[in-house]
Amino acid sequence: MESEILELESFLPYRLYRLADVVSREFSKIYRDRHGLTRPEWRTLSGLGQHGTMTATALGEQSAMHKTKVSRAVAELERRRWLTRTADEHDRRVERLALTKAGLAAYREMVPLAKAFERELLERLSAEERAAIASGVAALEEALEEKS
Amino acid sequence: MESEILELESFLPYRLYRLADVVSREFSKIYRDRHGLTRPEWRTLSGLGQHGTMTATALGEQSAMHKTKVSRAVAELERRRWLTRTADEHDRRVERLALTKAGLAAYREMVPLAKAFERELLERLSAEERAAIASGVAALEEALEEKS
DNA sequence: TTTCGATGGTTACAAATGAAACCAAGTTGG
DNA sequence: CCAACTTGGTTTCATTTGTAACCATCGAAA
Repeated sequence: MESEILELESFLPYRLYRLADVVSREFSKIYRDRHGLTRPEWRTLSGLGQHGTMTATALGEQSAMHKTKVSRAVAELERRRWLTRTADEHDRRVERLALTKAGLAAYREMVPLAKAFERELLERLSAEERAAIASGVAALEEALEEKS
Repeated sequence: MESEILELESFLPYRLYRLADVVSREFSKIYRDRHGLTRPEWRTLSGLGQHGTMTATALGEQSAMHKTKVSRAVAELERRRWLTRTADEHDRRVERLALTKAGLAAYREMVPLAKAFERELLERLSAEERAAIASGVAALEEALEEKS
């Protein structure tokens, strides 16, 4: 028979959320303290740094952001002159986004910090634990994609 | 030599966050659709259902919520008459929170749904994958506790 | 062509959040 | 005893977020 109480500390949705929250909060210091970026702004910068030129829609898909978040992040980065918009020739609804020199410089500065952050986090785990989190997360990602 | 670009899709903080976001969003339908609860309200209900009587501070610790979230969630549940506050005899700053019959009924109704949600999520994984996510998450939790 | 639905993106509004100030009640050290 | 500090909890204010409505453009079908 199943117990009628739920142990929150063991409940996977709660544990995942809390874990992500702590990690994300810690990591956010890197882009918040140095440049005062928000998470959507960081993700936008990161997406464009990684891919060169993207549309707002593509950014939203790549980094799992609602389009209003993308819109506002892009507006802010444009205000900072970290990115530019260029009208697409074939479809005038679309704008092609790309980092400016300044945006790229900020991105290049942050990439090593991000990698160091991840490395230091994983270094606290044993090799087996690292393998476990990697395959566990991958499995869950896959399971969730299928469903929806 | 390390690449100077960062692949967001492989970056652990991002993956964790997205995973938690999807899972949490999916799960939230259970308490949102049925009762119009927010996440802090659900966690408060869950904490009290699990522990019987708690203070607001204890709730915040157990469920990783900022005290303002707790305060607001408690106020709302009180408004619904799902919980009551009782003054602590020994320390008049403290209030002892407990679910009413109605609160407990809602809790009891939701527990099986929560468990079913978790079960169905995990059922999509193989036994090895389930073990992997369990030990990976536990290892990360531990690693993060130590540090701070 | 004109119309109609879908798509790219922005804006307006309401709700949720976090930080900091706050109030009250406790504790501690002189 | 009483000032200074801490703790439990609430409130205020600015920021962030999500939903929905919106505008413009596109593609397809009549």
